[in-house]
Amino acid sequence: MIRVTLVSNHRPGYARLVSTPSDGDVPLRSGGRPRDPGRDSALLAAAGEILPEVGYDRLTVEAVAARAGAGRATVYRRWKDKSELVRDAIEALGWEVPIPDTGSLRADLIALGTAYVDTSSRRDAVLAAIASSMARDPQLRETVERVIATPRREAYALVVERARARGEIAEGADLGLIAHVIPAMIFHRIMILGEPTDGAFFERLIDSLSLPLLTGERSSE
Amino acid sequence: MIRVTLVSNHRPGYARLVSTPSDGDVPLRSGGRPRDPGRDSALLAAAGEILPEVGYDRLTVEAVAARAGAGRATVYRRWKDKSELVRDAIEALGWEVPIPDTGSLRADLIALGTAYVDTSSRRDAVLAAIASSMARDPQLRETVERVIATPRREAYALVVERARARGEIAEGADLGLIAHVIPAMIFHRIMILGEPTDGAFFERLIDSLSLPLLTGERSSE
Amino acid sequence: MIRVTLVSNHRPGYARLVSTPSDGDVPLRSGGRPRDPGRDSALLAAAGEILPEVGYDRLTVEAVAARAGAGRATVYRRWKDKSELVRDAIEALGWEVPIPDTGSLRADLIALGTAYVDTSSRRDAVLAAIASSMARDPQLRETVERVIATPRREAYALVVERARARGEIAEGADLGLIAHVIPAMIFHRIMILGEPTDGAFFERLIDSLSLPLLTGERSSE
Amino acid sequence: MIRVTLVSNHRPGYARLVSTPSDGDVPLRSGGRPRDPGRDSALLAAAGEILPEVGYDRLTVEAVAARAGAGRATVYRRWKDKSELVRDAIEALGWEVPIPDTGSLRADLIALGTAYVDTSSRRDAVLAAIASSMARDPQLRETVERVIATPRREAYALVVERARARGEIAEGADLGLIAHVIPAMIFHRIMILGEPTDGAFFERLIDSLSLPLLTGERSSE
DNA sequence: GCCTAACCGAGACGGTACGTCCGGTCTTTTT
DNA sequence: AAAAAGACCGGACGTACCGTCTCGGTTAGGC
Repeated sequence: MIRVTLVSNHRPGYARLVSTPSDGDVPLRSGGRPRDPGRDSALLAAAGEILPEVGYDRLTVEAVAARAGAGRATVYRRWKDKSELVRDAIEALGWEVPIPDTGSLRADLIALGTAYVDTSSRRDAVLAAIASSMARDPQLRETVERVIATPRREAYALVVERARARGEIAEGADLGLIAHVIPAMIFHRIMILGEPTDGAFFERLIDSLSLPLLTGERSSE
Repeated sequence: MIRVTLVSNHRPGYARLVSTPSDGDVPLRSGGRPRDPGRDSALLAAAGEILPEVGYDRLTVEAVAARAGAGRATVYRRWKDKSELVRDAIEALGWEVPIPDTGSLRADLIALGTAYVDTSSRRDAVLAAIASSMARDPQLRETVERVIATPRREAYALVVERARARGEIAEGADLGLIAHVIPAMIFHRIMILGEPTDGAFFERLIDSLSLPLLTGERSSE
Repeated sequence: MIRVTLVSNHRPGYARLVSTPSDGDVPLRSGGRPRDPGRDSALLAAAGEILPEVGYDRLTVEAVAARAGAGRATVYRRWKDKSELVRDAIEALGWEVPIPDTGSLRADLIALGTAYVDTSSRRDAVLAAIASSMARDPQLRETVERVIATPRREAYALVVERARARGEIAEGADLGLIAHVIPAMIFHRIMILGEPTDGAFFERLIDSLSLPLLTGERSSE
Repeated sequence: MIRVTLVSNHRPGYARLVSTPSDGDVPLRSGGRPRDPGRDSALLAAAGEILPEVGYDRLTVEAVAARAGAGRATVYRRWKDKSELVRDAIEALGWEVPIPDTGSLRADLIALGTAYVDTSSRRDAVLAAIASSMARDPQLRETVERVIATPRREAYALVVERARARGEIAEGADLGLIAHVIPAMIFHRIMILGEPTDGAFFERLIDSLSLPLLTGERSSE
């Protein structure tokens, strides 16, 4: 289980665990009514719902606050502006990757790919909604990299390393590049092709791309 | 050379060749001052400059008009709204693909990849700027598909077909899927990794991904 | 008839006749859609209605714009802020004083007093609404002085001068001070006592205060 | 010496002597920590300072509490809202009128007038700050009437009554109206003219207005 | 000498208004 | 007519204050 911590907010007073906000938020100073952690999660959940519905630019702070039953000031008390709210909302969606260990490279890769985008929770739409902001917002890119991409790459690297130990990996394979093929194909399919990322697609990715590249053999052979 | 034609505008009066707007625009009705075709190209050029600078949502119609020395009404006379303007501005950037024919699959692929994104003209930033809008705007997706993706896929298919005729392509390769690997890796590199797409990167793509998948052999072998 | 002119607005482009806004507003620069003078008067009228209804601080720019069927930006295009809008709204209410000349000092004074506050148009409530702001806002004080107080003092001075020419004024009367008695009593009655300023009140003011002070005689004698 | 008592607060628990808050406040119920009377006076003093500085609407409860070293809740525990706080703050400024008895109507009137507004303590600015609220807030008007106006009118009535006993008052003088002339002129001078109320001004009021009206004679005669 | 209830400072809470900016439309004069 | 200019309505932005509530901590009685 990977857990991520943001140490400080843009307004002083709190250390905040964003990905698991209810765990240990504590005021750094004494005095005053403590922030209601329920407001954090309600607002992040509201933003996480609205974002895939209408996209980044049509998401209004007013709408997020209203859906959470909160006032706008409660939002701006926690996040400097809309972009920061959205960053945390993405993070709060939860992108944990279960690391499979079935003893078979193919089964492990399919398990990983299936977990990559859980279409039932509109995470693909979220990704699409913020994609273009990433080019302009280094903090958003950092968030996506840290929360989404890195855990997946690490899980993938571990699965491949186990396969190598079993002798399944061909020598000379460019593992660093191959690690990007699956995410890139998924992202491309969502963003450019606009097609669904279902089980059949994952199997095709594995059998036609990953396994040939990793093992040096056609899967059909 | 591929040339694309839009037959009608949202406001009556003109047939317009969007990708080459100065060529043959003619008023469908007589009377009145004719539209200045120079305004079209100046506005599209301005939008094409501003888009990669600030991204889609911070691109304001006012700024585009100002940079073109035009009034806002001149923009709205030509395009229904901002999204339509941006669509045409992307199209007007020019995404023609020269189809190489060197006799070598590897050389052809490298030539194609190099042409994919011409970083000197910030086309990658343009792509990044509009990425998230594609999820929400089917017309934008259609434009990107038609202007950018399809020509590249067709060029790629031709190059591969020639290689097959030369006997370079392995049987059983999933050509439909492999055709997406290079664009997906480029798009992923720009959007998620935020890294430059230079010559070394293209060579690595070809040698570590495309050639092994197409020919069934490690290029280093 | 006294007419007052404001030469410039806080935003460039227009010379503006505030008290008679439809007369001669002219753009100082050419080009562009001219401001709709009907928006000026509708907004000023709306502010002039709302002000006595709810008072200065509960008057919202949104409410003024809504009653005028305008957008908030249209307000802020004309007035820097709420206080400036209210200043002009007061001015636009119209405070012209007809200068009576009946041949009788008493009749002239009663005519003047009756005109001082036209209760049917809630001008007293307007005065009350802005009273405290006058202490803090020198521009508001200047407006009230110029638009309301000065014309009345001049009318009063003329009436008294005519009476002096007829020999009705006692020597030694402190005319400069006496000129303030009626306005002061009216203002005091509105603000402190909160009682209506009706005809009987004006007659009592004239007969018990002004005439004895000016002529040196009890009116009842 | 006139002393005024408020019997109850908007929140139960205390009877409160507002004008002399430290005298005898007693909890009506038992139990719990008693309110600190020092908080009352500190808050009223803070409000009484800030009011003439910035006016009614720019006076914030936060600023009052901060200047008193208190929290906002401590304010709202005592006063229902800002208007009630300001009402009590005005009352607490102290507006007692010493009733002169010099044997001379003129000397008595001058003594009264001088006491009317003690310019050294910004009481005139306080009056100006709340003037417009009086039209909208009957309780504020009642407070001003009771705390400021009535005591002065009673003192004035007593002084005039003594003069009448000495035979100085002309028959037929409209004493009820004349009683308002001085307060009205002072209020008018502060609010409309924005000029200081100094000794010379009071003497002029007495000699040019009050004495002629009361005695039927020019003071200079 | 605790217990308890209400106080206290601090500050979060849901609202509402501010003044600014932009989108898409409309209306001028000039070309 | 199209052009540049810019006013128009609507609506979101981020800030500030209102009056309420809630926290940890304090401070009297009453038992």
